Amino acid sequence: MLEEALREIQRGSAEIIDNERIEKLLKAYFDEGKTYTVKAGFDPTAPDLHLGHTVLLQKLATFQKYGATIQFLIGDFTAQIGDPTGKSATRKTLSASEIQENAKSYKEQVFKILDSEKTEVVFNSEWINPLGASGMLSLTTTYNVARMLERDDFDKRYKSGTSISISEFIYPLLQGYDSVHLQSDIEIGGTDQKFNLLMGRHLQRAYEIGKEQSVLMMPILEGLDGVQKMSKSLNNYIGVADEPNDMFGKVLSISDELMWRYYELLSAKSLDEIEVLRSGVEKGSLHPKTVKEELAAEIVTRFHSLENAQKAKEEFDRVHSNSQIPTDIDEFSVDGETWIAKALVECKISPSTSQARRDIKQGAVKINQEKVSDEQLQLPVGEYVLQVGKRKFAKLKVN
RNA sequence: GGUGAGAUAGUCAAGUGGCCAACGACGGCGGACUGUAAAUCCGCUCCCUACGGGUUCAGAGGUUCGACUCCUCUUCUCACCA
Repeated sequence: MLEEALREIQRGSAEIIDNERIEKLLKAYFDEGKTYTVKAGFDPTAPDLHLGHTVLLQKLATFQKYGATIQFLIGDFTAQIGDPTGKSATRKTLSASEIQENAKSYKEQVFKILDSEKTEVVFNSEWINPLGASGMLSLTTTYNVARMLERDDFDKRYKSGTSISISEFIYPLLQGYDSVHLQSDIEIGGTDQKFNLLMGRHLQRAYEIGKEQSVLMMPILEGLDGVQKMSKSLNNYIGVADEPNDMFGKVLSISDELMWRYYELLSAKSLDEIEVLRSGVEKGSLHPKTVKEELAAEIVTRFHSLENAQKAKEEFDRVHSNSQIPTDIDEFSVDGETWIAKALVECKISPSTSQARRDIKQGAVKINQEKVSDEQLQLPVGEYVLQVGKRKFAKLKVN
């Protein structure tokens, strides 16, 4: 049981510092039912979560399964500085009500994965504000510039002569201080957070709280392209709020290779179960697509429901395997006979008439499942199902 | 503060008076093949009912029959020096 728990906790992790301590904590839990705390920090800005974020959340959920109380920290104070990892120098400060608003929306999304009973949501302004100038000053005496410059990001910027604001030096200190205040046993974060995570250990030692947190780092999840990290700006993400059909389709569009990565980092299946699937595919007794569908269904179920997942699968088969029209498509209407290219733009499935013409020329446009070849085509009064490529559909009513 | 280099379409990056709506790469889209996978191959990739027209190469002026290319100023970025 302990073995199993350890294996699940280590699963997918990029690096663990002080693994022995984690083992001890778990042992104490299994033997005596003693609980412990796991901290993870989040930014209070726009909590628009995608699967990349959920990698961390799921690790937290695993910890909860094995006796942990999660300290879900919303960095409302530290957000004023901005983590140096991002180049963004200054951030706009959020008002108290905005932060509350975001926190609320965090909870809605996060508790689909985490057990709210075993989660404390905390804000770091709560203990950092009372620190005051003198508290802050004593915090800064625990570290020195040379060591601060060891941080990869600072090092590069220092050497290349790019500016580093003093306030950026404060950021890791404050994040570390959070661990002091919260008396965290373990902190988890992305690999890019290593320096900050270690700072927690350092400060816990400096403040003599009688423990040093273990650190578990998770890798950055690749996006749909399988190369770059999943992010909104690269538009290669699966959002936790995505529609079931979208979500299902997006998962199915990843490569077979990437699928195993997603299984490891996102699935709730045990490593043994996954191994069965993998060897099945290797031997040829399982079709990769079936395995991928299973993953897609699991993910849709998690963020929506089992029913939605089944529907999404049916819909997917309907549209793609049997090339039928989706059940649910946007409807538009126009007045009077309309030129096909204009109609496509009107239905928002083409960005411009120029693009629409090209698409027609390339045979990508269909009306009621019939390929259109005449780019001058006029649509008389009636109802049509327009299609561009394989994925874009719209219903149009010409009045 | 001084000196030098640069700013080109989603990104990178050619173009140094007309052949430029602008090479190429990546990305994206479409087609073929498929499992809406990957790989591969082919086509497209500023806008406009279009063998034509319009608006683009940081911004504003200027030179010229003609400028992304030359000149002036402005803004921003980078490198080196202090």
